[in-house]
Amino acid sequence: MAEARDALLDGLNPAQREAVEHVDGPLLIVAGPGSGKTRVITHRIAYLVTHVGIGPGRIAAVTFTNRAAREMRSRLQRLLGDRARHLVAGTFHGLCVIILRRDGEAIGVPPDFVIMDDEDQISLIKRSMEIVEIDPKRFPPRAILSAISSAKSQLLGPEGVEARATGYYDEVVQRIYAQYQVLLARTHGLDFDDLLAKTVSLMQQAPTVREKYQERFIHLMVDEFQDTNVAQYTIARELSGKYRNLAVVGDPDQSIYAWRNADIRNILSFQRDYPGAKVVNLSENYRSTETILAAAQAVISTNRQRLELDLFTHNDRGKPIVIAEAFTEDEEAEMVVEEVQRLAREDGYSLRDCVVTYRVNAQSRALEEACLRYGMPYKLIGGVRFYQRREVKDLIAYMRLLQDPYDDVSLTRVINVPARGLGKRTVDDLIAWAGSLGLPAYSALQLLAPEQGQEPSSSPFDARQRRGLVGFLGLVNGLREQLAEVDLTALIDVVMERTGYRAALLESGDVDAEDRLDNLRELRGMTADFDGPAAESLAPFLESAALVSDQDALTEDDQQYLTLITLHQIKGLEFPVVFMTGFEEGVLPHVRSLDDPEQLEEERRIAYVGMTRAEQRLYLLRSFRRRLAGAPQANPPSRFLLDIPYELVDTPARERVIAGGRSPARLSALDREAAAAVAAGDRAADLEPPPFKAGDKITHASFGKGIVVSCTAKPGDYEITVAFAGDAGVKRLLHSFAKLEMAGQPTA
DNA sequence: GGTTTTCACGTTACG
DNA sequence: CGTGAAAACC
Repeated sequence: MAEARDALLDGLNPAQREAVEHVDGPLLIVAGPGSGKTRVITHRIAYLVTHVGIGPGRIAAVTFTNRAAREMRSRLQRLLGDRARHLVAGTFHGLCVIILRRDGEAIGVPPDFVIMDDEDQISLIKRSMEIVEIDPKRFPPRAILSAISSAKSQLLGPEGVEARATGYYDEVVQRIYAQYQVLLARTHGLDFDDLLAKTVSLMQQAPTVREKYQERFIHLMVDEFQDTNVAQYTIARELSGKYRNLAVVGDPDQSIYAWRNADIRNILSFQRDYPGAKVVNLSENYRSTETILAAAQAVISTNRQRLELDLFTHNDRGKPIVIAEAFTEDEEAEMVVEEVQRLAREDGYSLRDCVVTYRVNAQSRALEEACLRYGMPYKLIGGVRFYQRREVKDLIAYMRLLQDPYDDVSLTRVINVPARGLGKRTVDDLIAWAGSLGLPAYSALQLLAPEQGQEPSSSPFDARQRRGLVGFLGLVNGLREQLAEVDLTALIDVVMERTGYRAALLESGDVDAEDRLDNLRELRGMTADFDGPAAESLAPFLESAALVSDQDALTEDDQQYLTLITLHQIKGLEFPVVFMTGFEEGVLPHVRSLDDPEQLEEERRIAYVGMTRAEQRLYLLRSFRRRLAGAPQANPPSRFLLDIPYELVDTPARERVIAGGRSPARLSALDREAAAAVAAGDRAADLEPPPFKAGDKITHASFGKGIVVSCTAKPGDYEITVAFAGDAGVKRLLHSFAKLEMAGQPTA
């Protein structure tokens, strides 16, 4: 026993140890980046099991993503072996689904509820707006949805919105919200906010259910607490209501999801709700070099709304941070790729050690293209997510319809996919007619079927429409009969054939037809884990499809590739080498945040999250010119660059590259001194003779042989235009970045 | 009803 | 610039 105790606690610093050993009562861990908070959580769980004797089944750990949950489970597996299987580790949503399936009926949630994703939500919002007669031109459905989602995540129903209404807009939102909930209930649908809100209602309205779960969980832990919303915090409080062993771990400086209703005030609420809570600060950073940590601290400490946490590290100073300016986003991407190649060649880094991260997905395009040009393997994380692709959604909608034919959202999605003569008019009429009968569309369709005798006089369809609708009903029923006959994989094939989906896709002449079929093949491949007749495996499959949506996230394999990822998705990860691109006003911070101080602080936190991912090397790049939404724009350097002390940076022409010619009043005296020294250095650099002249023959590591067209001085650097012999053509390169070799004497 | 053309729009994304 | 949805056309 003593030996196990040592193994578990010995590698921990005093603060970490304090957190692990505090096993009685509420606990708030405020943890900086790289402070080993995941380790603290897993070790605390292991400690509870092995030293306190808590049954693994009575501990729950809630994380932000499925990926984090998976990682936690595998760490616990290593610490606890087989006992780890009994631990509950997952996301709030996953936990809620389990609870609602089992006990939701106590408050009227049907056990066969369907989870609605945002596309489903939008279509329901649009229909709600039609019903309550609100013009979608004046009130964009997306904005309405986000208002409704915000209300729900604060546990406000339509009445709550009405009570707090401050104007016409709230009034409109309230009306649509109420109608939207009616439509959801009619289709047995729960959106992602409902999963949380209904679980809260269940806990608060069904005492026996509440007691059951409160008894079950002796310990509850919540990771990434700064990104939870009010509903999630309420669930955590309810679940831990009996034993009050709620431990939350978070870093306010890494809160980057306020726009998605994450509520940083939860941390304050926690201290108010649990006045005696133990508070532990984890402020030693084990991840980054001293230089990187100092630079990140300099950036984040400019925020006003902040709890100061004195971070420190015993790591080496490490290399200076590189800040560089490219001319265009294409050159920026090339600088990254060339530097990655150099790091791999000269410094022993592998591609997997490197990551390129950016504020908006659109920035990945230039990077992808550069990787393709240089033949560098890469992996793009995110973008259009797998389950959001049209063809995948279509097929899922068919499968959902087979599982639950009363699912009107899925039915309207596929009733005319591929086109079978049931246009918008017919579908609208069907929905309206079914609605007037108080029936789901599927029930209404059955009334049209010939064997039901004559149709009801109220049916608004002519013979041709009726034939089409009855034909669709027959298709669905025919497919439903297959459920007992075939397994899930075969079911997908049958659906693709019988609905004519595959044929229509192939005939469409769509340039993406092959890609789309590939995606469908991939979906088909994912059914392999589900055995047995489709009738039994369909529901679990759809469940995982709705809940596990990080299929194309980072996977554990040994393949070598460069990772491209957004700053939001990189949260929680770490890499030896980090490239951050687009350090420009308008990109980072993003234009949409420029006029709001609170949003600007979130942008700064986004930058902070990115910088603190780096272990050894950090590159911050910006581009002088960038195409944004089609139009080329010249953006000044990001204000965040100004916060980084010059002495941490190794970059030619710091003043121009970092400050963009501005003389920031807020540079400290120290910075000004450093700036002066740098400026002197730059002047000296400018005096250096040009490295090349027009006509020089050179070779480039990737582009091969070329001839120098021109070599012009840039402050602190030279820009060399080269005409390459190969496919590369004419390129503009920076002397400090592109390693050009003289290949021979200039031609006469 | 289906197809083509025009138009508007554009952040980040957890399930 | 690229995409997806609405409008116009067949």
